[in-house]
Parts: sequence; structure tokens; C-alpha cells
Amino acid sequence: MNPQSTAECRKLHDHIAAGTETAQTATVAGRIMLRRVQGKLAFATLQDAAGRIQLFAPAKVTPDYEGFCALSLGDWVRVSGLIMKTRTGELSVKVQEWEQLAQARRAFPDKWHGLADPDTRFRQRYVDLWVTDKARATFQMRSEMMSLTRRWLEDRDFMEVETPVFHPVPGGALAEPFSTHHNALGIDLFLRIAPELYLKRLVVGGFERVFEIARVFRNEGISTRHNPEFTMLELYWAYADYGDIMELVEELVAHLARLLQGTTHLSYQGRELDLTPPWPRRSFSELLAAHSGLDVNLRTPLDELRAHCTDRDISVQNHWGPGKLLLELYEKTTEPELWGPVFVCDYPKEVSPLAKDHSENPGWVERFEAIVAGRELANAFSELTDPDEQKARFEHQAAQKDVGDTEAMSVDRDYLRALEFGLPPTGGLGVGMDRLAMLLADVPNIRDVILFPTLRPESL
RNA sequence: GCCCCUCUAGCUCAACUGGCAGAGCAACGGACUCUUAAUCCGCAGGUUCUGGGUUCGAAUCCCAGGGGGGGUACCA
Repeated sequence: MNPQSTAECRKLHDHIAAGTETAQTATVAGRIMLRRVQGKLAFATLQDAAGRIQLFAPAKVTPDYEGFCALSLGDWVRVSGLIMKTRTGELSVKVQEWEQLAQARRAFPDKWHGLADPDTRFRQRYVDLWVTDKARATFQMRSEMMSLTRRWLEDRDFMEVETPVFHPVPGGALAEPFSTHHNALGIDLFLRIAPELYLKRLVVGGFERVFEIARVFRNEGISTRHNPEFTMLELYWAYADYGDIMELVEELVAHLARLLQGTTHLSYQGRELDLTPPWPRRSFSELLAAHSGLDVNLRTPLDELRAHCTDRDISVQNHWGPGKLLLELYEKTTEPELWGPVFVCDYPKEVSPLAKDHSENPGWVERFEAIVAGRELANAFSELTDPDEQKARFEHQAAQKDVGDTEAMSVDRDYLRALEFGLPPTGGLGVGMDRLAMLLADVPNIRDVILFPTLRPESL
């Protein structure tokens, strides 16, 4: 028989008076978290996925009373008995039948302090989850966040799809991929760094609104904000542009904040964060000028841009053009000072090989990044749909790769062929869902929102 | 990659200036019929991350290695 959840018991019976007993029998199951045996009467605290409830076990009533008292902290049990409230008002299940379901053979972490060592928490998440309330709550929240996101997008006629994790040509982002090998085909494959190019192929195919919640893989450093595999929401919306995407992002994030936190006025790590739409829109150039104090643009002589970079301890590489130099200056001087939420709009074309040329500013593209709580939360653009222009951009990337840029893109010929069949004007978006979860759970480390973060293997 | 910090019983933590490695919880034995981290009595528990070195003596100081954390670089 399936047990009732402790939360349900509480909901149904919490109103009864102290010292009274209902006529109803409940069956609950979970782990023994605490135990207080006092001679002929024992109490235990049972925890299940939904919460905790007390077990009330008088020797007269409880079968194999000795055995019940001998249960270890961490043991799983199923208990049936009348719902009652103790004299002190604690809702309890009287132990009239019980059964041990699983044994905890390893010693229980300190029942008061729990687990403090982050290493143990991440490596033995199965322990962390049942002794650290905040960890359990965070992952439940994350699950709900994913579910709400899907529902919200589906309500707007977006269709969820799944595209390959193995890519013959890594693409869709500027990042170093992991590579692997398929024996039967005798080919090298790359784990995707972004699903972007496949999703846009689907728009070519006529799916006008698609999204994927994609696990992506980037062979880069690990930090409080980076895990080598992480979850990205990407969506593509035919007939939309990056302005429409901005509205979508602020609405989606505000919606999640309202439902998960009850408000759009959040506090993240002690600092206020107001996610109420609309979020400010600022141009990249304007912000760069304001924060760096520099009067620079794409026509500024290269030597001058390089000098500004060098002054700021940026190690300049020879093949960098003005766009890349401006981006470096922005990342050094401007981005760290932004808290947000803010949409940073219009990036240099040189660093945005998949975004559409800006309608008014040559050399720039219609792209934005959403900065929220000082971090890049989303990256989006009006997609580049012109196959000739895309080919030129790919070739420029490939040339960068040839001179040693390991993160540059390769030419994806099939993607170019797809564009030749016609991609309508399309707005595209990528959101770092792990970072969004960090924000909504108010946790400082990406490992707090990834169940099994990447760690060096333990030698057991 | 680089820099800084850290590692003591199953868990949480002590151990002064280099001088007998300890406590609480958990476990184990016992007492206890309304507890809430129950309480009380008793008992047991150690490669002080590993390996070297300095020293009469090392958890403590030095060197090398390993795990972890933070920062930094790259990036979402």
C-alpha cells in the first residue's frame, strides 16, 4: 500500500486538539531522523519528501517495541496507526504497525549540524539531500522552475524539441568543445556547446516556435558560476526580433519569480534585485563609454584600442579586430559594474557570428545580453538569416581558428545549405538555467543548483 | 593554468609558543510513559589526507604529492 505523505497528514489533521486522537489510521513512510526513547514510550521523527511528522510509540501498542527502539537514525520505515496529537500538541502517528524498509548501515551525519564539508555534500548528494533542508528545497524549486518554464512557453505555442548532443561540427557558440569518437562510423564527434544551429534548422523546416532545454558541454574552467555541463534554454521564434525576445525574457523571469518567490522584488546574496518588467535597455556603446570613460568605437585605430586594452591588463592577441577589442574592454571595465537587470544591446559584429546586422549601425548586430545580479543570464539576437553573409562570417571564424583561436567556429556547410532554403526573420534566445536557478534560490554557487556537479573523481 | 586558504573519530569541532590527541552528537550497554537536538549513567572509537624532512619531541614547523574551497584567467 502506498503511504500518505506527511504533508497530507498535516493538512488533514493539523487542526485537532492537543491530547486527542482521531479515528483515522494513516500509513506514512520515510527515514527516521530523530529518536527519543524513554522507557515504555518512544518518539521518533519521520521525514519523507514532503516534510516531517512525529511517530508516537507506546510499548503497549507498538509491536516489537524493542526492535522499533533499536532503529537507527537514517533507517527507512513504514508505519501505520491512528493520527493523534500529543499532550504538548505535536501531530503524531501512533505506531500500531511498522516495518523496516531499508537500513542505514553507515553512520548518520551530525543530527544538528548536518553536513558542512562542501566536498562531502557534492560527492554524496544522497546524504546531503536528506540532511540539508536548504539543498532539498533548492532542487525542488529548480524542478518547479523547469516545469513552469515549459508550461509558460507551451502556453505561447512554443514546441519543445530534442536535437543531437553529438555534433559533427561544433557550433552555435564560441567555446571549446569536448570531443569523442564513434567506433562504427569511424568519426570524431563533439558534444554540443549549444543547440542553436539545429534549432534554427527546425525553423527552416517550418516549426515556427521551438525551444529546447539542452544540456550543453564546454571544455572550460570550473568556478562558482561554471560547470562543464550545464543547462541552457534556447528558443527560436519566427517573425520576431531581439526586441520581442527582450519582452519575452523579462516576462518569463518575472513570472518565475512571482510563482517561486511570490514577488519580483528579490534579494540576491543580501543585495536587492528588482525583476519587475520592463527592464532598462542600454546600448553596449553607451555603457562602455560611461563605465570605461573611453571615447572609442569601431573606427578607433587598432593601435589605440590595443593600448587601452594593455593599460587594463588585457593580453591582446594579434588577430583581434576592433570589435573583439571593444568587447574585451567592455568585459573588463563595464560588465563587472553592472548589477541589473539590464539588457545590454547591440554588440560588435565581429564577436557575434550568428547575429543579424543592425538595421542602423554598420559593424554592429542586433544582439543583447541580459545582465541580472551581475551575471550574464541570457544572450539573444535577431538571427542572421542571409546564407551569403553567414558563409562569410563562418569563413572569418575559420580563419581565426587557423591562427589559434580554439573557441572560434567552424564552417557548418549543412547549416549554410539549410539557410539557402530560407530562414524567415527569427529571434533567438539562450538562457543559463542554472544561473537562473541560483538567482531564484538565492545561492552563491552553481554547485548548489546542480545535483551532481563535475568533480575530480574520488579514489575509494 | 596561476595565487591564497584548508584537511584532526562516522558527523560538527577543540588541542596555547612544537610538549600525554579531546568534547558534543552518532554508535554500543544501561535507566526512564508526553519527548522535540529528550535527559541521565557507562563504554568504545584515531595512518591527525599521504610521503619525506627538521627536532629530544610534530596535528602544529619545512618540502613534495593528493582532495576540497575561494579568487583569478576563459566562458553561460
